[in-house]
Amino acid sequence: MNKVNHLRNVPIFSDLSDSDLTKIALKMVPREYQKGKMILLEESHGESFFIITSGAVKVTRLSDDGREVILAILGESDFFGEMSLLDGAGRSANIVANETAMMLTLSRRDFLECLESYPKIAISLLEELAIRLRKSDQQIESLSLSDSEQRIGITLIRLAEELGTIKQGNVFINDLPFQQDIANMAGTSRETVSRTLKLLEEKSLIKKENRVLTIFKFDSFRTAFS
Amino acid sequence: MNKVNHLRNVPIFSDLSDSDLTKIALKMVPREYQKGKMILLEESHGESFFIITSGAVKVTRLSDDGREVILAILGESDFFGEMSLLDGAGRSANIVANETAMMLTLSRRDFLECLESYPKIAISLLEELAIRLRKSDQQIESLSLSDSEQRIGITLIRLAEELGTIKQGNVFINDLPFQQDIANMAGTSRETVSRTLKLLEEKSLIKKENRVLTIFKFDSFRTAFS
DNA sequence: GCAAAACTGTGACTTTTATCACGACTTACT
DNA sequence: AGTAAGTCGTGATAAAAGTCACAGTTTTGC
Repeated sequence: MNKVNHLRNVPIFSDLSDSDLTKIALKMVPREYQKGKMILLEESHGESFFIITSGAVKVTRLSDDGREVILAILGESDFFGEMSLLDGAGRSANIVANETAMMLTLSRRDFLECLESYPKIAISLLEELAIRLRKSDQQIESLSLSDSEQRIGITLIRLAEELGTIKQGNVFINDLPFQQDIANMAGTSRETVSRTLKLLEEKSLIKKENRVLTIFKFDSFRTAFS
Repeated sequence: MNKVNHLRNVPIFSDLSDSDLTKIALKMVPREYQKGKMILLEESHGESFFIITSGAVKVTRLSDDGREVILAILGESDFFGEMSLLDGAGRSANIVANETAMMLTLSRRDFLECLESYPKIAISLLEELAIRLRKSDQQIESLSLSDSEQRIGITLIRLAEELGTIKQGNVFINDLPFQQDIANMAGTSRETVSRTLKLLEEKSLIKKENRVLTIFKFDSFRTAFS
């Protein structure tokens, strides 16, 4: 698949004409990151804007003592890096390739130029940031008010929406992250995730077999947890 | 103070010329909200964009059982309402006048028109949302990884930055919110706030006298808690 | 300036969840 | 296929923080 086709799938570029997309695509540089590799950290020549064309990355924050919070898991057609380009502050999060990933990158200068030349992109990006902010607010609410079972339920919903496939009202998550990662998303411990998944399975809300998790009746699952 | 002067203080309008500001000001409608009044909820004629010219509001989310999380306390020259205008979703938060407040409001149509006519506004707004998103991420981290003392410390820092005045390295917060509000910001209980403030006072990090709180050596306080 | 309402401090108790420990299971690699 | 490394399940224990109750203090509104 060529660059332009990748760009067309990215929400913030989706209302541009093919000729505009082609112009932008010319400025984008493809790169590959091996599994486990830190992105952004080794970017000596300034920050960039990244679009994922294959693979997946996780966005985390680390405390001094090495514990991590996973803010998001991003996959194909998702993008990141715009934050520090926009507000100029150092990057707020660490980004690690969760599996070997291919990206298209745009330099700071080209990115900002795009925003000025194509106001539509700026407005789409505003929409996207508004959506992310809304999700963050939901997560803050859930961390503040819910017990661990609720939080893990909500985390499963986030994962299902990002990674799942629907079949007859049930959702299958095929490459379920490890319990430690789920714990880091839900703000709880690995052991609590293990016990809670068992509990949810006893309630027949989910079923797990190794790396695949099924959520039964996703709609009612969702309303039960949010 | 006239409308244009108010607008000039608002970050996203600050790089506009006086004549542009005047044009925008013409479209803005002033409104007053009494203390305790819900804003946005009773807006029958569609959503709007709000700029606070005096007073303060709190932005919250409520759970079914009535507990609340305070996402932010906004004061003069802060703005809100842009989220649902941008992504079209219903509003994500409730907004209540914390004290009687004056606002300037802009209708959905005029707001979106502004973004298209003045790309600078769109870019400034992107910066602002990036900053907010960064703060949200920090808060998610702190809720996930820190104990209640840390979270309350961080909350005091947020309050100091929003409401405080500095004098010789110490910060004074004059109208300290009630403990219940601090608890709702920090994701903890009112009693824990009470005990923790006492603890911090015993450590000589803060001093409280009724509604005024002093944080000693604000810089080192900040580094101790974040 | 007084009464009522709202807010705060604090002890006692309970609940939730983290932590530790360790064996069992999977997976990846040669 | 065999072994090592990485995950997962689960009991026991401990720590942190929530809840309840109630007296004391401050603020508000007339």
